[in-house]
Amino acid sequence: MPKRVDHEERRTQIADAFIRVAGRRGLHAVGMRDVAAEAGVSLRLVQYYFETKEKLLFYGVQHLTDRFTARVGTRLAAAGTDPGPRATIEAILLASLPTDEEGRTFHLLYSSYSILSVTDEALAAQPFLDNPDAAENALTGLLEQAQASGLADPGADARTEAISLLAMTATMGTGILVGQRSPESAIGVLHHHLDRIFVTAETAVAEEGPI
Amino acid sequence: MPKRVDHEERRTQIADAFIRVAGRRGLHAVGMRDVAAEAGVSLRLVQYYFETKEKLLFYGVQHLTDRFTARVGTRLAAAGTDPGPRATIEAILLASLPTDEEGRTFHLLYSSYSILSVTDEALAAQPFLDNPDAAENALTGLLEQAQASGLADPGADARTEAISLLAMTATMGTGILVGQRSPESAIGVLHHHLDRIFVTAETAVAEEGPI
DNA sequence: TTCTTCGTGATACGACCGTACCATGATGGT
DNA sequence: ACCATCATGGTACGGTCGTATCACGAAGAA
Repeated sequence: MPKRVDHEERRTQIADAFIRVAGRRGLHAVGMRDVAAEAGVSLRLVQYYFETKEKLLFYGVQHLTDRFTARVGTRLAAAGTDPGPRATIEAILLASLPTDEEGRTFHLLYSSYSILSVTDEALAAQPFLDNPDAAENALTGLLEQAQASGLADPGADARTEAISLLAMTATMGTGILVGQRSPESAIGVLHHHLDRIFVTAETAVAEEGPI
Repeated sequence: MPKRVDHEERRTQIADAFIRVAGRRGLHAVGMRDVAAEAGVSLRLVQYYFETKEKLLFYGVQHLTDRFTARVGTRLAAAGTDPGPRATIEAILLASLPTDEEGRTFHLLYSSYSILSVTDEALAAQPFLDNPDAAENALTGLLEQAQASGLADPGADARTEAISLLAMTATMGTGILVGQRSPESAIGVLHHHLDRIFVTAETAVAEEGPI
């Protein structure tokens, strides 16, 4: 047998190139030849590892979520060992905000895929919509945990607040992308709501008092 | 001179066809020939009234916001003469939610244009981003007015809450589009926050008490 | 009536894109 | 040493898309 190359590694390399060019010129504008040039390989190679453009598109969204998951993991690790629920939630939300080049690419492409899936049923059937639900469940769990620890307002609806935080983060992220909103403004709004949900110790005691 | 046709009316007719096909197949998939077929005219006609596809695209987003403004106006009129600030805000937010076919098209296309403007600087230079700021200012004013009337929590930050409500509406609208969230769930979240901001009369009096 | 100009149609052109086809090293098992 | 097979490159084909070109009917102005 001949050279035996690690196919999965090559696919990753090409998918990375795909994400780079898509992040630069937009998902709609990316072509097979662009990906090949960006990856430094021939057009034939891209065809060889992804027979069709549709398969490259599908592999791309999977690779994108993998890399985003890794990004969140890194941020969480940087938050120190066993950070509180609030620090954990903040890390997740801030990692989703396009405040750096990587975050910008993530947000742009994830939004593009979402919008595209509305009119492309083959893409909609692809299981990449698991992520929003996963994030929603994770935040809900963290909020409930905070409530049990007396860190968060016990009267709050954990799931509703989780949905709200994620929804605000997403739209404000787009606002940052189009230059309508500054990252500081977005972070300020998020902090405002976190301050509202995560009561300070004294406030918690006071609220648990007379009622 | 020959037949003298109302150009603006023809442009509106073609732009409507453009919006219909774009809402059905996605903004990225719409071609000049599709628009012509949908409008029941020849390809040449579309070229005649919009020399280039880019101009059709730009005219389309303007026409879209015009129609959306009219939609909001209709909803407000249906809310009765001089509704309270809360009813007004609710009408604006619910009009933005894709709960019917028209709303679905509006949300899909407006999101598509926004994402497209990130990587298309010619589109980004087009003044269609005025709308988000206008809505934000309108909601901020309504909230301040409600605070002055004692209808809303005087301790709330009107602009922050306006930004939050609009941001949540937008993301949850996309959630509805992709089938991830139900309209009822989205409306429920919005009501939750409106209930939080718009305190009842008794609560308002209580809060203005001891402090 | 005639003529100029607007409105409309049919069709052609050039570019690009995804895909298919053909060719050829390279390599490791037998 | 040989050859089956994997990896890779070059190139061609069919289709579509935006745009340009040519042509003609219609109608008001002279």
